[in-house]
Amino acid sequence: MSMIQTMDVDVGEPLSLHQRILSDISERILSGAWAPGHRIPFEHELTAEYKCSRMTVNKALSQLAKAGLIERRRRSGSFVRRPQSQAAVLEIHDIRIEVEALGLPYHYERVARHKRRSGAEDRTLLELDSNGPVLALECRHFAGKRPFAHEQRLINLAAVAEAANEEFFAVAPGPWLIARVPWSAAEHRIRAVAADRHIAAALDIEAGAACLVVERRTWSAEHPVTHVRFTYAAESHTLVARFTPSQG
Amino acid sequence: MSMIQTMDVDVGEPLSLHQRILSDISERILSGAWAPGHRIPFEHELTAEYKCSRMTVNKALSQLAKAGLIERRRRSGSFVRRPQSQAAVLEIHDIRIEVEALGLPYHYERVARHKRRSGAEDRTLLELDSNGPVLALECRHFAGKRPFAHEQRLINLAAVAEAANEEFFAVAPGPWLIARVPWSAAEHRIRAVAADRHIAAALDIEAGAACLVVERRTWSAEHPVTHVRFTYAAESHTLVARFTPSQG
DNA sequence: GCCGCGGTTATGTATATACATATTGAAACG
DNA sequence: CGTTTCAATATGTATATACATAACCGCGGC
Repeated sequence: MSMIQTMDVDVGEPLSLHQRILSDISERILSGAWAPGHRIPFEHELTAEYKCSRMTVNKALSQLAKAGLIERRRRSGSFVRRPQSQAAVLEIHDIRIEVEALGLPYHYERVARHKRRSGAEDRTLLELDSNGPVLALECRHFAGKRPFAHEQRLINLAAVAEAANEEFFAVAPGPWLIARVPWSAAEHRIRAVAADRHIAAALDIEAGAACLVVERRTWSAEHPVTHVRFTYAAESHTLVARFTPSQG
Repeated sequence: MSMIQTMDVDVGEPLSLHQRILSDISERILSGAWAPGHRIPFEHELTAEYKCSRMTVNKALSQLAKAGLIERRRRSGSFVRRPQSQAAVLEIHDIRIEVEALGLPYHYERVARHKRRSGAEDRTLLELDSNGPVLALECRHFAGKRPFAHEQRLINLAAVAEAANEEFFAVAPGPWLIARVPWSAAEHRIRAVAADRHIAAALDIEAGAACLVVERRTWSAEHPVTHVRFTYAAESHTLVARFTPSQG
């Protein structure tokens, strides 16, 4: 089929006009040429500069505003905002995908499963206020033959009754839940810990070795759904987060 | 003239039409009513449903596409995307602010400062290709009397020449850079490590103890600016990230 | 001087229209 | 039968226009 690839000399992609306006302006802001507080040209001035309609300029400026680079004030104009708090997009993938991205065969193992009324600790982790039933799961995720991650999970059966009938032998609770429960909010906590004996055995490492712990609490429509704690051996995992101030 | 206002009783905020379309659709996607792969109505169908122009529908759908909820294909229509990798907004504050948020007095100490031509390791860390000059810094951040974080930093002097004249006795390199260099991209790596002797001494912990390492690389307009590695004792720090799916 | 009123201004939203572009499916052709 | 061509279709981008809305400004009346 078509070997007709862009063999043209022109390397830059053909940006649409509003994209060009947008990137022109964001460049000037990010380079510092237009400092925070600076009033950027009015729409009608940009209209003249780029010889285009106001709608086109407006599209670009609206996107800059949504991205947080500028602030728009009626009657006054648009102004460069001061740099907002640093934030990064932290990507947390499904473990299977992480493992497979490493080129290793993925394998999942359910270690334990208990259904019980929630105790004090469960209620703290899930932020429950009643002692409703929960499902406690312990699993291991393997990369090749080595344990890659240890998973301790609580599922709020009041929110996901269906889970009570699932053994989780074949399917890991993460993908199972994602497929069933639309989540609306999540909270992550990331820290380093020394492996206790239980974790050390599960991950086949020395007790006291450094581990990365990622805890996630998930809500769906105000109801706590699940709390999960993943523990990774120090060598096996690095979280990567990238951030570029959005260009719209 | 026209006092003809909608003097309706309705208390809810007056959403603009394209916002209403957008939130209607994203609600159906997030609730699971429209599963991944589902084809959402064509623009002309929504035009009929909402009795508005195609531009208005287009605005809503474009934003949904940019937010990653749907994928648009010419001639085929728009489709619900399968939930992309979970992403969370990871807040990474200035260490002074972190410490002060704990109610502890903050104190900063510069341990070492070396100006040198970049070696192989420096070039790897900064992603430099020439052996230009760099400034290597080592610092400690205290919460009260205890070391809170250890900082190892490289600054690319080709990008920030001004840094060569700064001793960093009084001001930490982080705030100093933020005040001067507009950064345009950053990359974070988060992992757990066992403290080596050097780190153990700096943080006043046992060698081999678990530590959380946050490394950040920063670019400004394509130029590498700095690489920094923060090391926290396991007990002293937890990163927290929250996520709520955006409604556009 | 102070207050209110209306006019001016810049942005916010929406419309109808036009043409470009990618993609698909079917017709035409060798 | 396979390949090429073409038209239909949905989205992508841009325009000119219109009116709404918020904020500011100055003018005039008290």
